[in-house]
Amino acid sequence: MDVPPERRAKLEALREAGCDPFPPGSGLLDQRLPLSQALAEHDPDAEPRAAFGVAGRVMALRDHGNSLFLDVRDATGRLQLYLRKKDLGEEAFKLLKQNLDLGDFVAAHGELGRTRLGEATLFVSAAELLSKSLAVPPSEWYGLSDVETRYRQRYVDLVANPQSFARFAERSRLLSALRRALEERGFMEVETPMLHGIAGGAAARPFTTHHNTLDMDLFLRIAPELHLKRLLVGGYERVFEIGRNFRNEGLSPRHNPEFTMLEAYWAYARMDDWVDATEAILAELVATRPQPPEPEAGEDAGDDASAAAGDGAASGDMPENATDTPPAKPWNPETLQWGGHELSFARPFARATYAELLQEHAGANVHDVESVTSAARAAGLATEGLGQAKLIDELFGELVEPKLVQPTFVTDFPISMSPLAKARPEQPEVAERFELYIAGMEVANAFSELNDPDEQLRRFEEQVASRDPELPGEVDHDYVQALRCGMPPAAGIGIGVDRLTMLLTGAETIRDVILFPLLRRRAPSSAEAAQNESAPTDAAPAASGSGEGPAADATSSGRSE
RNA sequence: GGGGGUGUAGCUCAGUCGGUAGAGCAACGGCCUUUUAAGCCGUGGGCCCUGGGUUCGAGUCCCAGCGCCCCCA
Repeated sequence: MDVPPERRAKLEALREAGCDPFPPGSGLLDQRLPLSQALAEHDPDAEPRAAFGVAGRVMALRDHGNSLFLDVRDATGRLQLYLRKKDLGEEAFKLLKQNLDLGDFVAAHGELGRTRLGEATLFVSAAELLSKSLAVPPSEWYGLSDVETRYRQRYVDLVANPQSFARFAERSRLLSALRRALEERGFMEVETPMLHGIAGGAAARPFTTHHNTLDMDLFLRIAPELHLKRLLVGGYERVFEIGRNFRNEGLSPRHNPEFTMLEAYWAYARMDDWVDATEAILAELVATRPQPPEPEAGEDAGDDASAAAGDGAASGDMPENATDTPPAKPWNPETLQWGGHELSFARPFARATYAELLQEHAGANVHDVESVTSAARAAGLATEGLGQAKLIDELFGELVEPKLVQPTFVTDFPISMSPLAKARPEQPEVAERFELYIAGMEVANAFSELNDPDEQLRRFEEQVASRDPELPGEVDHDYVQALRCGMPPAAGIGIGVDRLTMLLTGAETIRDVILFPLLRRRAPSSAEAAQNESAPTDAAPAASGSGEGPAADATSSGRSE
């Protein structure tokens, strides 16, 4: 992690030559065009040549003595620059040639044309260093595939892996498309607290924290649900929130302790309205996702193999060509390739009831304790100490979820595992609820909201009484009070934004769609540890001191006793 | 928490039976005014994750620890 001496030396050389390695700007930026715009607006074959400025990071550098080819990249594109000594002048050319490195930012001004080999190229008349890079970037050809480095130093990943860069841009597009879809439907975006006195709205272990001035223990929210429904009580009819939730539970390729959820509440609607809206919104997202570039000529057979390989090695098998990572299947606005599956988002999505699926895939009857228990045993699940609802849930997760590859609305959840949902009027043991599964993942969860305060209180109390002792159990009486004020019938939905992003970007782990996923703090290297320790303690100087070895040993061991 | 895998140059990776640590790219030096997956020639570069152990000798074998990945709880 040290600064390479060569780069440090160039930095000094630049300063000595009176060139600021980190200037606040450059006159060359005045006529700067983003690279994609420059290439879209100007024809390299036009006469006279178009003149403009560019700026970006040096990605490749080919030195030809009295001339220099640079590949420069900005957020929008990439362009080759051609610098000649006679165009720039001896001094300026030499300064750049001798001190420019991969990773530096430069500004340039010139004319767009073509080289003999036909590549669009800016023939540069003036160039300046904009910012010096003091770290060696990963090899562009091999890219950066070490996942740990990709997560810990995401900035390097973004520079080295275009598919990673594109993926987070797609996440942003998705977020804004979701906002737009809801706003078009008359929903208003709101913000509710993340610091909760009672962690409600879901069953999950919360993170705890503390407010000093109020001397109050607090939880990071596990769900915004109860606050959003308070807003329905207040009279807003369509509200949504997109934000972070925190659950102090395990990590997995599908779980990060902080994750982003969209929740929306819709007065005078029922669960089925969300079925329609969800289908429409997802189909739209899939249809409008960026189309992958044309596949290279000659690429045809082995779609499945290349899909699997491409996804599995999204971490960097072919970094150079990463922009065309998506497999070579013809682009279809209704389907998505993910994890070797072809997912169809043609409406309507499949529907099935919870009980049907449990019967079909687990051979268990929801209403029959015996059959559930024996199915669980047959599946090798630990059945002891689990309540009936928990057991069914386990069984469903183990045997049914992985089978739900195509988008499927699972409806009619047992009311016992839906404490905030309204029961079906004609079928009180079943909730008016669905979960949408795609590729074996729960992506959305929606139901007609329970708005009977007495029934809600009863369920809360029941829940608290039978609760996992590790979960904080407390009834949110204020929420019950809110319901007493009257909440219109309504339906709400939660959509896992991270998982949706995974599907739309081909990512098979949630860490690839979260810019900075949670990782364990890296242990300091032994050298750093020694340094850290030598400062405060008095024994360490003796050990690391310049004194005689044996004497120092004797001293330190004597003191420590 | 348990099991499995993994950790070697800035990056991507080799490393045989335990016997002086390797390649490509990047870097550095030289040459070249249209090159293009690294132009040509040359040079330097290592706490083999950490700490113990076995051994005449450990990147390699054993034990423990740490990080990361996967599976399970």
